[in-house]
Amino acid sequence: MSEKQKIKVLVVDDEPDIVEILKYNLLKEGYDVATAEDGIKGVKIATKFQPDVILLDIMMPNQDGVETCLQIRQIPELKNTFIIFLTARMEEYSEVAAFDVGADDYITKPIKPRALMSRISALFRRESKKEQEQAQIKVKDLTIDRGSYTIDKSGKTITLPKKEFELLYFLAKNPNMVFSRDELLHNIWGSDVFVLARTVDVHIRKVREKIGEDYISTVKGVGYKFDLG
Amino acid sequence: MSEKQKIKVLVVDDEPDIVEILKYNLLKEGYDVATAEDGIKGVKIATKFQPDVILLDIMMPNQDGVETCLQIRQIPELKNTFIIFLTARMEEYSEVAAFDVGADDYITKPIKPRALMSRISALFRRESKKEQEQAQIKVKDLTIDRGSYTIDKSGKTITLPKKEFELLYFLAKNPNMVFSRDELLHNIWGSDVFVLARTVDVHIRKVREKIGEDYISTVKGVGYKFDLG
DNA sequence: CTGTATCCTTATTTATTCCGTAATTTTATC
DNA sequence: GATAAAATTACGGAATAAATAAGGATACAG
Repeated sequence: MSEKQKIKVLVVDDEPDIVEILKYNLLKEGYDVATAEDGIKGVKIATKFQPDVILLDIMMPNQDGVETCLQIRQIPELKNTFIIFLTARMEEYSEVAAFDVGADDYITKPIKPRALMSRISALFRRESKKEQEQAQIKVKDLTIDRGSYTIDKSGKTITLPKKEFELLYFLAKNPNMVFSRDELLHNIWGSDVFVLARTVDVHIRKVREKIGEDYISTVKGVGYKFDLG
Repeated sequence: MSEKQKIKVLVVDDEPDIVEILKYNLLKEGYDVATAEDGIKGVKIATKFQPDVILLDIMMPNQDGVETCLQIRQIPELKNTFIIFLTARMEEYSEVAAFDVGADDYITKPIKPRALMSRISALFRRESKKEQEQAQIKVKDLTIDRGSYTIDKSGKTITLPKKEFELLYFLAKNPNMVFSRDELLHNIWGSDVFVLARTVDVHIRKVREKIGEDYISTVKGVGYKFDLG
């Protein structure tokens, strides 16, 4: 990384050990690092430091990460700051909630320094990440609404459970593109969940059962895709 | 497709049973596997074997995993090797200490092979599909789309099974170039598959049946090619 | 906090599609 | 017309997916 202006990262976590490791690794990668031990201080420091990335623990004393994230998002100067949540697995805040309050990404503890580093650097490799947040997709005669977790099929409303909805949503978002079961698991279930690939089949089946057979097609030996045309 | 070179995994553990189980599962998943029974040998073998991943038991005679990890991290050629600790729960080394010495991940025993396999493959998973080659070839009136595994022939969509698609795709990618049956087998089926050359004929036949006779021509005594002009 | 319903995952069975081989017929070339 | 190569056809087995069932986890209501 050249002498250009360093990318600034703010770490907000109440566990000194975690902060230390992250700081060490970030410095080694050439980032400019600041730290804070709780949400309140985090907001304060963020305002001055103007970081490009904030690593934000969700569970913290005084003020948790979600609230902190909301506050940070209020600050105009930090509008383009990436916020990455650090969260213990199985924590009450769901992934959806995280994105709801304006997070750009989240990773589950235990934190793997190298994975995190590569994720951070990935943030700056691609510019347009904003395409993600599409609340409503319309394809064929379906309207898939992320807000309400429902599908409208020519006037009729269908409600899907979470996984089924996410699956349909993901496929419909990238129509005509085939995804392997592994890719689907990775994108919908998450990278740290270990589930058999066959589970996807069952969910596909349930989605088809509810919205009809004419949307998702199988590419044998490869995966599934949402059909247009 | 199956042409990629195998990912190399080194297992370092003093318990033969564990080594055996891991080796079995890793081989089944298609990895190239080496093993070592303690840290000292582990470092030695790692230097020669140049693994992409090292599974490293923490508690070992002679030299424990932490020390071994530190040594490995000194070796420049292994800078990009992933190190995963294997640790009994509640062992004295904490998760933080593990990451401190340069581990990328750790899993607690008892080891669940499936979870481990899934984690390893996650390490090498390529980032989101979108940025990959959206590979679309247009020749004559055909549009061959790798993303959806379909052929568009002047408005009409044709779906091909995997092998047939790969065959057409490969030929169309190198138009006007003649390939022998062996070359086609090697490039599409892979080098480690043992299949009669005549099989290619049958697939060619099926592709012609579906897209028409005017695309792939036979060069008698030599092979096949995709015709332009 | 407890009981209940829903959802998720896995396992098992059944069905389908695809692949590879071999046998036969046709075509190309000398 | 002889001969070698390719096209065609048919079929069994392998691989993959669909359908079904069942147990366990989770969320929710009372």
